[in-house]
Amino acid sequence: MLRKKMKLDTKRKILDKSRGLFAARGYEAVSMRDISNAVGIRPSAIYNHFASKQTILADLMEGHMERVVGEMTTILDGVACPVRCLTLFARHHLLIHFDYKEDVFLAYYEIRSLEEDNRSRVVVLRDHYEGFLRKTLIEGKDQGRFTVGDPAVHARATLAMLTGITIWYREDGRLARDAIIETYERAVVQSVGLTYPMAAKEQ
Amino acid sequence: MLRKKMKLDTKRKILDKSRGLFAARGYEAVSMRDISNAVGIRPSAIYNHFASKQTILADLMEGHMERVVGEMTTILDGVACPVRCLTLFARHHLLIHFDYKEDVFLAYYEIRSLEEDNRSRVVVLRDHYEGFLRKTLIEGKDQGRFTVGDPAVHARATLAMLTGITIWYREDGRLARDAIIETYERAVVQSVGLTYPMAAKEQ
DNA sequence: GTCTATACTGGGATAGAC
DNA sequence: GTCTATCCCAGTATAGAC
Repeated sequence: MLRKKMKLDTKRKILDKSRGLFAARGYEAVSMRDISNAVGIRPSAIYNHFASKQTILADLMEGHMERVVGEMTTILDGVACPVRCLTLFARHHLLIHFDYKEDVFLAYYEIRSLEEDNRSRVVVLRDHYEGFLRKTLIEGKDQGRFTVGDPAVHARATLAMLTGITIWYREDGRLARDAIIETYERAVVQSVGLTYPMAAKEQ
Repeated sequence: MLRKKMKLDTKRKILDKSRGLFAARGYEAVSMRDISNAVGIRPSAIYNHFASKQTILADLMEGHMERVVGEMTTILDGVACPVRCLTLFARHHLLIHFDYKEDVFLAYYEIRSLEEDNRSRVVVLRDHYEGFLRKTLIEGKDQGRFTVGDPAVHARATLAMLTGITIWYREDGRLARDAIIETYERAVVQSVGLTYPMAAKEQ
């Protein structure tokens, strides 16, 4: 009776191992044989759970983007102040990264490995996510609180900066998470012309 | 006699076409057949010029990194002021991007496709390049002119922000180059706690 | 220096037994 | 749901003619 949920467990394992392999070597460099070896099954058994290798990647990326859009929606819900929005976005983007490092990496760097249909769905989600930041920057600029050039470009620049952490971060690195978060949060807040930490009334 | 330099021309064409294909689809997704088709020769003819597909990528990446390290060395030569150094670095990183968009993309995103020996050489060059920025940030912080958290982390964050432009920039886009450069330069300068544009004495 | 032809390996995916 | 066996195609790279 311990094997009742074996199907779900295997599907989960395929996703977990694929995520790690795709993030480490890149989607194209990973074979179905690599995945099946990591899971401990034969290659053909993967097809009981996924129609293709492409489907595995699409599932990973869509699942991640839906999750982060959902989380960010909750976090920014009802927050009107652009300064507060910007700080919350930066902080939670980093926290999400620490929890889902490999997913963040894949969603950002493996877009080009998706076929057209899958890509367009992920791009919509990604634009929604980027939109949180873009709208905040436009608002802050309109209110005269942020000093930025083009808000859409600044949004992309900020997101690239924050997401770049996936390239170098290691659990056993020199710095504690808090020190890393503080450095990035400060960079983001200062980049729009504010001082950090902000005065109490702005928080 | 017009065919005297055919060997060099073909090698150049292989590099040019490979660069475009690698940047567009990713190294692993590009086959020797793709490259040879683009050049207009048979796959086997590539091996008259390169020992392997890996060698083509390594040549592209090393050549690019040596060039940008050289250019940045010249540009920053004799500049003592950290504020000036930071501005020059940001501006010229972007200018280099506009000139060598695909190379910048490859050098940043295809490191993992290099085998160990090639990778270590490119990593040394990349660290040298990142070092310009890192040293500037350390100096500026020590002099009390920059307000940053960890300078090494801030350097990586800045480089990720600037390099991220390769993901979205299109020649026929909405914004002129100058507007893009101004937005990024402002973001970089403000991120260390300065105002932009800086007072004349600091330039 | 490029060609044709091909060796060899490994890719994704499927059929059918259990 | 997983297995064995296999199909078919594409991958890198080499041999040898011209």
